[in-house]
This record gives sequence, structure tokens and C-alpha cells, in this order.
Amino acid sequence: MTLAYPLSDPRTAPPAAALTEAFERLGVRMAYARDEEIYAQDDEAELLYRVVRGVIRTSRVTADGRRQVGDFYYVGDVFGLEPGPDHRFAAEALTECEVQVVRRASMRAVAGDAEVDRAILAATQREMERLQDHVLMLGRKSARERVASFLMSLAGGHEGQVDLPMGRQDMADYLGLTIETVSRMLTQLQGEQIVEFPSSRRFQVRKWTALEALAE
Amino acid sequence: MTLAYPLSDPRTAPPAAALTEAFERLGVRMAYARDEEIYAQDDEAELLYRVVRGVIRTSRVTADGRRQVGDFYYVGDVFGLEPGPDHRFAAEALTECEVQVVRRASMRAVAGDAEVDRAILAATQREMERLQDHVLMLGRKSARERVASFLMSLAGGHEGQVDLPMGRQDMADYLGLTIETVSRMLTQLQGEQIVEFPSSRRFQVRKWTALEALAE
DNA sequence: CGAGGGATTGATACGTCTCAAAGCATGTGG
DNA sequence: CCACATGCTTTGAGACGTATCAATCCCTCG
Repeated sequence: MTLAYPLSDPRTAPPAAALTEAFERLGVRMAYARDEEIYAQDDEAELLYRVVRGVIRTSRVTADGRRQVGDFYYVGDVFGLEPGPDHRFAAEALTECEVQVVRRASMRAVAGDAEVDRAILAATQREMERLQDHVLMLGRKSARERVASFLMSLAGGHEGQVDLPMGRQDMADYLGLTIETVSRMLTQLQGEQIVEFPSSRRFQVRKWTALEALAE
Repeated sequence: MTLAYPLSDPRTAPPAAALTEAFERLGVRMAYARDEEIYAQDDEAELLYRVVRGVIRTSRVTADGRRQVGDFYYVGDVFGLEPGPDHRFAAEALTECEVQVVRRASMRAVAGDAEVDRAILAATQREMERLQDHVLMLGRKSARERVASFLMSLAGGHEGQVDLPMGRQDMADYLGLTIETVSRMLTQLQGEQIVEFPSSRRFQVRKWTALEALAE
């Protein structure tokens, strides 16, 4: 059997129904408590994961203690896909959560289905897109712009109040800033009525155009 | 026919002979002059490229003129693989160069060969690895460390003199710094005898351990 | 030999980090 | 129900690193 669309675009390709099905069929369901480690950095990357409930954070800590958050994964997202044989980033449960886990080897067993394979390529490409955005942000944006971009991506056009699942330290480590700088930028944006924080873990966008302009 | 290794590790998998062959068989050979554009940002990503001679640079310019260099590609590297339907980064010839080009559609025609498909996944994963390293660098390293990392990756253990194919501006835009800061860091590293520049486009590592320590 | 473009150096401004303290929630035991 | 401890967030003052602007240098090429 040949692969019909080995280079298909993940956004025009049919949704990754095959992956979802593989997870449902082969996946073991696991629950993790807040801050529990799902896999460690430099662990062998033998499993594939899919978020069912809660939020996941990937991060890497350097020898001298600096920490970089790779990304945050929400319900439906696949994570654990790494370029090499082992994980360069660790994964932890940001909130209490539930994930489906599949052995890569098991995945192989059903991979005769070209659709599964395409879905994995698609997931890898989505991962790449996140990484590209991250590079653009870290390379060229100011603290103010980074924080604005982050809020923008969380709100994603949603008009009402949005939940902020992560603390300031996680935001800082994702954005390549310190916790104090993040806090100051949030205060600043709030002072300009661009965004409003009823509590530190909940916000609402007030001036979309202003936020968008900052996020670029 | 099933895919034997849909999730195989690109580093343990057999070299991408299938891709190479596909490029040789189907690829059109193109030559570009220094600074010539190969594709523009937001162009449709319909072609796949492989460097035969010279060096390629990918970059993205934001609305207000800030520029981020995505990466540099050397002989044998595949570029043009993007997550979406169009290029988020433009590609330009850094030096005079030659590349092989293949239509994605043509690639599809020979994709019945599972090996070709695996090779594309492998290339995508290599791309992802570069991006992860880039994020780590931009997020948490100082100017000094960034420049050291860059020289380290260029030298790659090579004892003799190494050619620097790009100018200071390109280095700066890759490292998320200004040209002046890059220049100062180079002068500094040279002052400490860690590295030596016989000319501005040629260098030699003098103290590997010191450079490695900085590069992390 | 002179012109032009890239690279370096210098002086200063600005943004972000650092260190320290205070504020504000949340939960616990009295 | 209050008092207090704890952890996270905010605020402040000052130090530090990188950017900015401007001038000079140097190499290459005509």
C-alpha cells in the first residue's frame, strides 16, 4: 500500500482521526497529580502522549539551573514527539490531569494504516510551527510584546474571561524573562486597560486591537 | 506495503539514501547568486530543496523591519520543509550556490517507497531539533554564550581554521543580538585567547574547553 | 590610489535582571 | 472565627547587559 499524501498539509489534511483512534484503541489512560513528572529530560522517548484532561508543560533545565519551558499542551494535543531517541525536554503535569499513552512500538504495529503515519507527520509539523513561533518571539520581541503575545494566544479571540492555568514563573520561563518582569508587564498592560485581571489566574482582554498590535 | 519504521529515529535509521536518490532522479538543478532569493516568505511551499554547493540562509522579516534568521543550511542539508502550506521564512543564497529542487507533487509520485517517506519524517525531525536548540539559546543564554555556541557549532570539533560564510549582521539576526554586540563578543573571546580571527571571515578555536563551557 | 561596504570601537541610553521587602491569597490549627 | 504560616505575586531601588547612535577603521575591489 502506498502513502497517498506523504507531504500533505496538516491543515488541509483530514483531521488526525487515525491518531485519535490509535490512542483510543491502544492507549493506556494515566492520571497525574499537579507537578508530577510524566517523563524526565534525557529519558528514552519510547511513548507518545495525548492530553485528555488538564494541562501539560514541557521544560528543560540546564546544568547551572536555568530553566526553559518548551510549551504548554492542552486537551487534544499530542506531546512526547521528539526529534531524537530521547527527550530533550521533560514533561510535567501543570494541573491535575489525565493522558493517554501509547508505546511507539505499538503504534508501529498499526502503522500499516497510512493515515496513522500521516497523522504523526502532521503532529510533528504542528510541533515545528510552535517552535518557529517561539524562536520568533524569543529572538526579536521585547518583554512587553512577549507577554502580550502570550495572553493573545491564550485568549485566542475568546471574548469572556480566560483562565490562566500556569503561574508567573512558568510564564517567565516560557517567555525567556524573569518572574518580576512578567509581573510588571502584566501590571502595565492592565494599567493601560488593554487587559484586566480580576484575579492573578484569570483575565479578560479589553482592547483587542491594542493587544494584537503588541503581539504583532 | 506497510511502513516498517514510521517512528524510527533519524540518527539510527539508515541514511536518507532514498531522499538523496529522489533528488538525483527528479530534482532540477538550480544555481543562485549571492543574496539571491530562492523563495519568499509567505510563498506557497510547493518545492523541496537540497543544498549541493554553497550555503543557504532562511529568514523572516516582521512588519516593522525586525529580522530573524531561522537557520543556515550547508551541503547535503534539505530545506524548504515547512509546517504549513506556505513558507513562514524566506530562503536566500548566502553564498553563490547550487541546489536541487523537487516538486512536492513529484515526490508524492515516488512516495510508494516507504523509505522516501521515512526520510522526509527524519528531515522534519532534524529541523525540529535545530529549532529546539535555537529556542534554548534565545531563551536563556547571554550574548557571550550565544556567540560562543555559534562558533562552537560551526567549528564542530574541527581543529584547523574554519570558514565563516556569513557576515556579522546574519550572525546577529540568528542570535537575536545586534551587530555591534556580536562584534564586541568576538573581540572579547579573541582577547581571552579562546578563539582567534586571522580575518573577519575565518577563525580557529584555541581553547576548546573554555569555549565548550560557554556554549554549555 | 581612492571609494565603498563591512567591522570595530566608543559613549550613552534604555530595558531587563537582581536583590529585597511588602502585599495578598489560601489553608491550617487553635 | 480568628491568627498565623506559607507560597505566590507585586512593587521598589539599583546594578548590569545589551541596544543605539556615531565615528573610525580596515579590507576589498575598481
